[in-house]
Amino acid sequence: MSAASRAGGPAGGAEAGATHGDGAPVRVRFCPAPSGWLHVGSVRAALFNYLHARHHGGTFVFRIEDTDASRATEDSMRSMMEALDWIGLVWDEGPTFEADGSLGERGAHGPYRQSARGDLYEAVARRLEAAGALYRDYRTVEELEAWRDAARAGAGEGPPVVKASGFRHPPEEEARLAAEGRLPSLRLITPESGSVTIDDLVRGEVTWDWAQVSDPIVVRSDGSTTYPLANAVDDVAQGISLICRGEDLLSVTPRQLVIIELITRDGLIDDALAEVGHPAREASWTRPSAYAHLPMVVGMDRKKLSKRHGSVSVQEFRRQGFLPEALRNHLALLGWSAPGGQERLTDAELIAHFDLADVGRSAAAFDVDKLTAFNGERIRALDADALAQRLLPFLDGAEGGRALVGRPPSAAELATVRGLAPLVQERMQRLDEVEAYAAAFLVDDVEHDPDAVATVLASDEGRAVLDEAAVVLAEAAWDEASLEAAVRALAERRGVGLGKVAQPIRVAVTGTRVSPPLFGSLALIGRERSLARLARARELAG
RNA sequence: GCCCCCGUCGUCUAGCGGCCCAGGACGCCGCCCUCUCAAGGCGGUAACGGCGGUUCGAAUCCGCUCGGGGGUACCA
Repeated sequence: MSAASRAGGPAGGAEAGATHGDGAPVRVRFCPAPSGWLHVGSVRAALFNYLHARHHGGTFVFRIEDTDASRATEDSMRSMMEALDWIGLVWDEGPTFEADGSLGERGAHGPYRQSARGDLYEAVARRLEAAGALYRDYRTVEELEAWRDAARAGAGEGPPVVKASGFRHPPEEEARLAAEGRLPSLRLITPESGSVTIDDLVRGEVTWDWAQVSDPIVVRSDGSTTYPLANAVDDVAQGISLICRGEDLLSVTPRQLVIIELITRDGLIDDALAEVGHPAREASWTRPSAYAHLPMVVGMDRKKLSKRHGSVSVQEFRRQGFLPEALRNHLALLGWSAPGGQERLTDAELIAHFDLADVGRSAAAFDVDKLTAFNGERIRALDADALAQRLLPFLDGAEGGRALVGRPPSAAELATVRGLAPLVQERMQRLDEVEAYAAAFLVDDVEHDPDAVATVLASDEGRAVLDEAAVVLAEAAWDEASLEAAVRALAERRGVGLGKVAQPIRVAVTGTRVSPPLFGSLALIGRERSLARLARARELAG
């Protein structure tokens, strides 16, 4: 089996080597086209594949579908790898980053980039054409567009369905077009009549009439391969047992069923694999035997997810200080719910409970508010050291924003961040919010918010509190409890509530009206800086 | 146009013929707590798209209808 190719993933939880009912090992894949960034809809599909694999002790394959040279970019591929890596969906097989930043691979059934598998597709296509499963279409893109427009325009003329019976060039015409030097694309012949039904894990039975299914182009006129063929070939060549993908790919299923049937018959795929020297299929593999088409992820306005909905790419969420585990948890709940309705789930629970059969059928709106709430809970659940470590990238400029500490941070900076963590923990929803609180603790001189100075400090009351506080604090032992006792005593002496004295001190010491709890803040900021800021604030108060 | 899919609170969902005048979560509102902001606690608001059937009984089954989405590419 593929044990040798299994990279150690996070806690699997399930028994290893589990199989489908037919005895074939569980192998699933996530195969994005590297164009643009990985967005939450795609990563949700990746998550479901990952959870399915881990639940069954199967293998999670990551494949890059870059057959369209005009759209695929290596930058995009790298960013998708980084995104998947960040969110913690460890893939067992697929492309990898080497230590020097170059691209490598792990897994025994590669290559895992379709751009490196062209010879295989070519070998398969050649065999399919020889077997009479494909036909040549010499029409140009423009001619096809014109044909479609005409077919659509003529109301009642029938739908623009391409079928070999009516679309294949007569022999003389084909010879003439070929003689003109035109390059043909290759179309797959689909059945003219009858129907096909799949039993989808999430949608149940879905049926298509073959008469409604067009013959797809599987090889472009430039010789490159399109999705229906490349995807089906790879799924078979890599032993994919279950195809779990977005609903947008539901309609290509009938054509792929035809391809899968053709290439698994008489060892066609095995011959092609051998011819081009790619790894042979394993004896235990069969062919993709199950489908699961996931409902779309839409925006809160129910429209297709796009930039106008705010953040859609995984890296944006990272940059905003969302925890990967929170994103995983939230994404898992988009279309799926755990038995019993449990919503806060650890990874182990996710893996233990996940079942594609429990996935709903309707589109799910991505609700950032709920993600944010989950994220805040996760932040609060972190211990101080862990939180401090997670905070660092948001303080040293790594995730954008102001660099308040060095990279790496000095021992003193680290200690401050460590002390800051418990102070900010329960008032953060996202890690990036730390920047707003952190400056007062990490810089020498704070900038006093003019508005806060005007409203809180620039009054007889404010000035008086500042004067008295300066005296009281200068005499206090510099620890949280002593500071609190001193300030409370001051409030009592002045006959006012704690807030009346705490707020001026807060503004003076942190420069802002909103800060972590005052006494812990004072303790962390330190005696010298606190007193200096108090003096500076007194000057500003007039 | 044609094909396919979907339809429970604003959002994610539970529900799979009686336990539902519909439960949970996020949001929102109120109260409590409180040195600011939060966090936390408590309470509240809010939905079965519509119309017909089937049935003693329907959110659950059927039909129609309306609405939404996906596809209809030499994109994936």
